Amino acid sequence: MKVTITDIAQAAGLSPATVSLVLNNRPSRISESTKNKVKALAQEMGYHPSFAAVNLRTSRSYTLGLVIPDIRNDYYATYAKGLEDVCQEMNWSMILCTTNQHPLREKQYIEALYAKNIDGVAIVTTPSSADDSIYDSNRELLLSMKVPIVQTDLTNYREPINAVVCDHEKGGYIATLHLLSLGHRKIAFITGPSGLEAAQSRLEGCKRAFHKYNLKWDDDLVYEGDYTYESGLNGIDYLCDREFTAVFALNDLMAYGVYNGLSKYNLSVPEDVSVVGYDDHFLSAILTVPLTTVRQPVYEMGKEAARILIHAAEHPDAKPVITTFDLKLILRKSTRKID
Amino acid sequence: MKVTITDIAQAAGLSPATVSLVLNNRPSRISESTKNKVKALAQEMGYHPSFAAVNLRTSRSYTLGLVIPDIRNDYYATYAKGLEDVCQEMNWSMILCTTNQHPLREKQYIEALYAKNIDGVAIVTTPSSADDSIYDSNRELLLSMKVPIVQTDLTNYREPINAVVCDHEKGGYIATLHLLSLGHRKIAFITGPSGLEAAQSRLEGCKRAFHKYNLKWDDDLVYEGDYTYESGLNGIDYLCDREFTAVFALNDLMAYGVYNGLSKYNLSVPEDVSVVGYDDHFLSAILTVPLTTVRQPVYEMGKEAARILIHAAEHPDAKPVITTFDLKLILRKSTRKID
DNA sequence: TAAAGTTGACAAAAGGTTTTACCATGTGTT
DNA sequence: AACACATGGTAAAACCTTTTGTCAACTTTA
Repeated sequence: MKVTITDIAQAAGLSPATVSLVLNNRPSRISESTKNKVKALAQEMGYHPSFAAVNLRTSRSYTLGLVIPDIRNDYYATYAKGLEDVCQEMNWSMILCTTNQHPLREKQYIEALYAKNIDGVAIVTTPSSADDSIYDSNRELLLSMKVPIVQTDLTNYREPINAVVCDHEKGGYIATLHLLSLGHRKIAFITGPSGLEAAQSRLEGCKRAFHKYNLKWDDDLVYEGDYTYESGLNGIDYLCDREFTAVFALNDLMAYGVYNGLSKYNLSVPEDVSVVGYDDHFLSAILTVPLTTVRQPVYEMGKEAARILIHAAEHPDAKPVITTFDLKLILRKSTRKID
Repeated sequence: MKVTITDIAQAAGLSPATVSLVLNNRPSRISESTKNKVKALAQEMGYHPSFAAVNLRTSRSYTLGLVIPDIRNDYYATYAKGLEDVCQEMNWSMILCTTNQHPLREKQYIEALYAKNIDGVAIVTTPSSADDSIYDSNRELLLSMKVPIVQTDLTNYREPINAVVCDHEKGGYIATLHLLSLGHRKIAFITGPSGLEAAQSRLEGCKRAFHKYNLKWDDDLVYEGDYTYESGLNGIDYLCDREFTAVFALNDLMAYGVYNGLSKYNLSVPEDVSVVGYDDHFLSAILTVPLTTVRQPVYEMGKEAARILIHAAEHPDAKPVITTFDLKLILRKSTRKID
């Protein structure tokens, strides 16, 4: 049915060993003429190596696993796209593992990936406050598998580990600076879960900006959200009887909630309140009031993750690498100078 | 390193054959006592079958391929999620293949999937007007691989083929009916590419609604878009010097374009113009003017696709099945009764 | 008691590749 | 002539399962 290495050997009057050597460009003493003959024959007969056989023999799968909470979230989808584009380029495959935030499901996936001799896994789910222990044991499991892994936005792990991260401290800093420079002084913050490293860094950046302007930080204007649309809405409910001229929502989804929360109180953006988001979700440019936001190079991060993994798979004793990406403030219509 | 079937055999004082038979519950004459012993041992020693070996021996991978144009599009992401959820349930895997609309890339993917002994592929990309021939030859390739495949929203293929489809004719019908029942008579349509079967059906449904009301259909109020945000904008530019009280955009993304296009001409929704979308993108509920739209059960379609494929993989001579899904009109704030 | 049937398990091949150690043959040295 | 050394290539094992035909050892039947 399928044409094998042996078929080619037969057709060429050679041994399978030779064919294999040629087709993999192994250093060996084989004459140019036979090399050419084999290559031509392989082409002509439509040879494709059996993935299973290669995998069995070499314990390599040329496959990456991507473990994320939710593929419908544009952030993860973009990351996935980056990862996959590099995979495709290198002729690798990507298995998608969406955990829906279930640590147990994550565990199942990790075990399945193991059985498949996966060559690397990019894991974006991050242990937050709750259920840390299972997430941690999953990491442990992953590490014990001796498979290269790359984390996202999580650097403070027990041992050195590959990671792609953004300089979120700077992200928080430049966005806050922007608002301050427009004259805002009463700025409200709707943050991410305080258990997340990346959320903390962002907030620290915000504080640094205040510090730079010699302003007192006011914890009363900080509402801890959880990166959902609803928590943006709730944030405004919390803030409604406080005084503020600007809101910095630490992701775009919450900023959308802020938009609608504000309109509930008949406040308009940016006339009454300036709003800044974080992520540059593709919709932010499209909204009737386009959102000023901090752009993360998520696609590039996905690509880099793939590169790191593939490299690590090919160089078993490569040192862990941490690639840091820069952030950019995208100015749109949701912020204005205060009178 | 990894524990194999032979290790278990050794530990139990049995042959690998017996262990395999037990672990796969093959009908065979093996005493209960040995069965139990083997199972216990497997558990205890942490045995996981080698995917590669099973794959090589049985030519089965327990893996599905998903071929889509773009994972960042919520429609495909939702479909992917449905497919993957079922896979996970059955302990299968899913390889993501994002073509970015490149037929050649699609071809590469199909070949790669073939080499992996893929057990089924869900293919959502649909040959539209341009480049049909390559897409067609890709389908041909897929069919020649004798791998179960399931299409989406494409039924008129040369030979019977699995498919999950929506009754788009009805979708167009009910949405148009809604506008008509609100008193609208000058209704503009921004359609999808006329080469797509699903886009055609939708339009036909619209026409049927007009027919039911004994109204004359006006081709001048139809703008052919391509399902992008921009084409929604362009649609309004085209329509601006025509008379209309409602717009039916045949997907939500274009409806967003319509929103912004209208605001450019100082027309507001729904006061001046009613707008209906199609898809029920998750954002449609969140917009400042929530969008009335036709909801497709995309997640369910993804799940069904997986079920069809897994079933077909397990029953080699199953007949092609076509599952049709119902559509629902979701009433929100973007449409109003005409005075 | 010999033949027939059952029961419980196994030997061995097959699936397609990679890799190492080895083998002929031919060429160049002394 | 005897040897060393390139040159070009191959044999065979290994990777881990699945599956079929076979085989002892018992038990039952005639």
